[in-house]
Amino acid sequence: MSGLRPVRGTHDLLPEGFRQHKYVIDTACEIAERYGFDEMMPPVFEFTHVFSRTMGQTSDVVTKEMYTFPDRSGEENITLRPEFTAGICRAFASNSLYDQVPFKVFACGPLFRYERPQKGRQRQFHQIDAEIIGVKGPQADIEVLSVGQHILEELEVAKSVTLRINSLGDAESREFYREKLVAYLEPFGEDLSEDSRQRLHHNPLRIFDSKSERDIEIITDAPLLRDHLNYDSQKFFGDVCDGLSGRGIAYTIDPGLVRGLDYYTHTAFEFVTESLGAQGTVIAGGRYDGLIEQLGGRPTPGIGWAGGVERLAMMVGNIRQRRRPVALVPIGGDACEEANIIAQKLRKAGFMVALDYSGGMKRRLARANKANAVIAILIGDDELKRGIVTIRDMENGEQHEKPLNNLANHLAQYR
RNA sequence: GUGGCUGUAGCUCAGUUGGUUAGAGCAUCGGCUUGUGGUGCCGAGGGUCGUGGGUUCAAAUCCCAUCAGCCACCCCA
Repeated sequence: MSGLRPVRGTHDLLPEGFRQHKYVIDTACEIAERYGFDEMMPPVFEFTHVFSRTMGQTSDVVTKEMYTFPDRSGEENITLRPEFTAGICRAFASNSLYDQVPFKVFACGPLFRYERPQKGRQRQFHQIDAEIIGVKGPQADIEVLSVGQHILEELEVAKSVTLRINSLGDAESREFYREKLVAYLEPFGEDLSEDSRQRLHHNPLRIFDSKSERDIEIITDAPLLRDHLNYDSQKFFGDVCDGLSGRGIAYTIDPGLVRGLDYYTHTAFEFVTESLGAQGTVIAGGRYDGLIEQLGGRPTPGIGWAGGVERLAMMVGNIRQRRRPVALVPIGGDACEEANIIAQKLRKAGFMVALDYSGGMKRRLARANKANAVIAILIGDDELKRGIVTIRDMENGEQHEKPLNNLANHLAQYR
């Protein structure tokens, strides 16, 4: 039984399902390219510290969701990437690309997280990803958000997606606020949920994510981060918001939006939909000005996002069938060899050709129909003798003859 | 890790208060049509009823356990 069962949380992307998947990726890549993002491909696994140092020692991803193992040397600790950002930043620093900024890249591929599967969540899943490294100012934030919005529009899902945005401020603002927040929360002591009490000291901002009713009550009156941003942080956030408005990108400021990963600063955002059940975040990201330094590189600002390909693919629905082939239908043994030669010629001339390995005429026509062929090219003894083929229109069944010689030219309209 | 729901043919599902040989649609294959598909008609193959135990004269049906899938919590794309 288990011999044929795929690993929990993995899925076979069969041709039919892969079509949507590919459509999402191709569309995203093409739009990103228009904004000057070049595609790159970081490794699927990295040394564990690349992720553990950057994402936060206490984050759920690092503490319980990573696929980590020693490699065959028995010494190095390897982790299958749970996200793109850290790996891309590592690649940036490893290759000393500091003089290549702004470094604008697009990436896509599989990610791995050990979680209980549910709708829109798998253990192997796929993301599209866009990053701008090396730009300190809010223009990068605005551009990164613009590409995201543009991709959603191009995929025709933008109308059911809303952009929520917040500022986490710079390090100074965050530290100042953190003290205020802890001071506010501490008196509640046992009233807080167990999770929240744990978070109180290592990551109090995350208490805003709590679903516990009592926590929500308590947090309602808590001091807000936005009221504690220093001038620079306020100005920065204001500039981002103005830039979005100026480009006609709708957004909602969500003071409770706190991303789960430690490396975020300033801008944090999520494109969210109601149409996918509980896992509605379709693209999310933010600014990570300290990340590259944390990795051991030179201080370099960055901002980017990742989008869930499976989630987006569910939203785009069934679309576009592949182009229609012409089908070759040999009748009788002699015609088979001839059909293969014709097929080869047509394929070299750019045609998509369907040619079965076996079966009589009836069977082959049925398969041609199933393959959604535009025409069937019938080749029997009669045709061979006369040096022609019979073209059957698969829509209306009408038939006419064409010379075998120079067939590709006669069929140009079906290419 | 926790909770809820669901496991019957390749797929989607019926299956009555436990009762003979477990059914249908779709899909597949064959025939009506030995040179003509997509619509029609006829037929065929295909099932350890998730798995293991228990109750009973008798279990797809009731009980227990277990596995898997889905959905949700947590968290995230």
